[in-house]
Amino acid sequence: MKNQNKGNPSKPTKEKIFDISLELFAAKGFNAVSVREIAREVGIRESSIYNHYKNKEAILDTIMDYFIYQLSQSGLPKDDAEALIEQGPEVFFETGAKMYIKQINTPQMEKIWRLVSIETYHNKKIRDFFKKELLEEPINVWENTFQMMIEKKMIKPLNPRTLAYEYFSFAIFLFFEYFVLEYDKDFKTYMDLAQEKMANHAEFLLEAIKM
Amino acid sequence: MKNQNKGNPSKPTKEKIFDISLELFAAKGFNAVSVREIAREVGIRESSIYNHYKNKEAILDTIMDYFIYQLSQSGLPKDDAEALIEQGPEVFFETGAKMYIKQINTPQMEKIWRLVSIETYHNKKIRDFFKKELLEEPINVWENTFQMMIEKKMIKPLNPRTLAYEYFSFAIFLFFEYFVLEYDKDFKTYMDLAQEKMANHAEFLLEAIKM
DNA sequence: TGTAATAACGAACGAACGTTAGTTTTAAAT
DNA sequence: ATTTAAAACTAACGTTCGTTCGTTATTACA
Repeated sequence: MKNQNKGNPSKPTKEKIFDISLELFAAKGFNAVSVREIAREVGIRESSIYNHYKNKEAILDTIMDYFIYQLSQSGLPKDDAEALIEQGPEVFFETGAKMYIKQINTPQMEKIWRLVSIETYHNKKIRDFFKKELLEEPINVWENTFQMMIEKKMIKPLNPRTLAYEYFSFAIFLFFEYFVLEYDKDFKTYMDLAQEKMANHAEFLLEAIKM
Repeated sequence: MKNQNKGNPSKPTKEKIFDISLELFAAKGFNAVSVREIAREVGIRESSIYNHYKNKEAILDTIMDYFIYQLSQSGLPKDDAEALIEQGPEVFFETGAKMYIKQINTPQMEKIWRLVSIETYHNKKIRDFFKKELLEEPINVWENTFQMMIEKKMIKPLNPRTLAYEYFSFAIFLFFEYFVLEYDKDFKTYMDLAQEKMANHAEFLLEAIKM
């Protein structure tokens, strides 16, 4: 059978498993969710899960692959970045902060961010991903950005890596604050607040380093 | 019996259970450690655990109570803080950073910090503790500190709460970086590095806000 | 030395877990 | 209408889990 839902069109079962697993993993953590619970929520027997995924771990892997792909699709192309810097650091920071928030800003991505924040501790694959893609890579990008700003004599000639950490560590802090400590709060409201906080932080930093 | 170790003096069993549970919880997380595993490491049968603790959860509770007590014992008395500020912001920041590091700096506390960082996601009691004692309370203290510095005209009259976040969010970031992402690295070495980073951050901040 | 409390033990319980096997139903393709 | 493959089902396997029970051994104290 391709779709056992009589009449009403509906998502394929594999997608339902994906969505519900994500929902449950994000809420309770991978280990705290049983295959039986996923199956119950989907509306099938637990053994049917294995017609779509090799095992429970494969569901998590598929979610992470999707997340990594989504992240790789976002982000500012390099050419645009260079052009944007020319317009001055203020414009660049505002755009940068908005883009950072935008990556997080869909309901589905919210759940994956939360899942990442939970499973980073338990899952080496996710932890390595976090370190590389969510910390080291952005830091490098911002280091280059500050380097360019220094070369263009927009800001004082300080250590660009220090500046990258001064700027970006605040974003990690906001991530930690929401996804770890305040996840019960309204997502949209907090994101608006976080964007404002990030903008204020950038303004503060810029005031300290501009020429 | 009080101590079944023939001849050689040794820790009471209850303490052994405490220490080994902490070790295992910090390494693998609460749920990933079984009562059987604890018992095996202690060198007794799993049923004997229940002669010392009501259940598995009670072991975690005891560890957290100990941790909270230890934290409450540390920290700078208020009188000393006031006196320290008088000596100028540079001295205060250096001392503040050193004390922040000092709280983390024993091998036993290292494990508890790691445990907190793992279980914050799963355990509401720990999460509430983190929010209150490790974020909100320090932020309030630093807000008051900056307020005092402003009143003494040591720094520019900026929003003291903003300054508290600018300063302390970096500490949270360092916590996150080590205990979540880099826990395999050498503790002592990282703490020295973190102290240096925190000092640099304070210096950077101070440069931006001093009068 | 006898007694009582403490803490060890072996064995088992009931529940939950991930997963597999074999079978039947469904729906599309011929 | 028949065939075929996908996807549902029922049933169960083997483990592991936290915990409890009843019993035995040890130790401190009278």
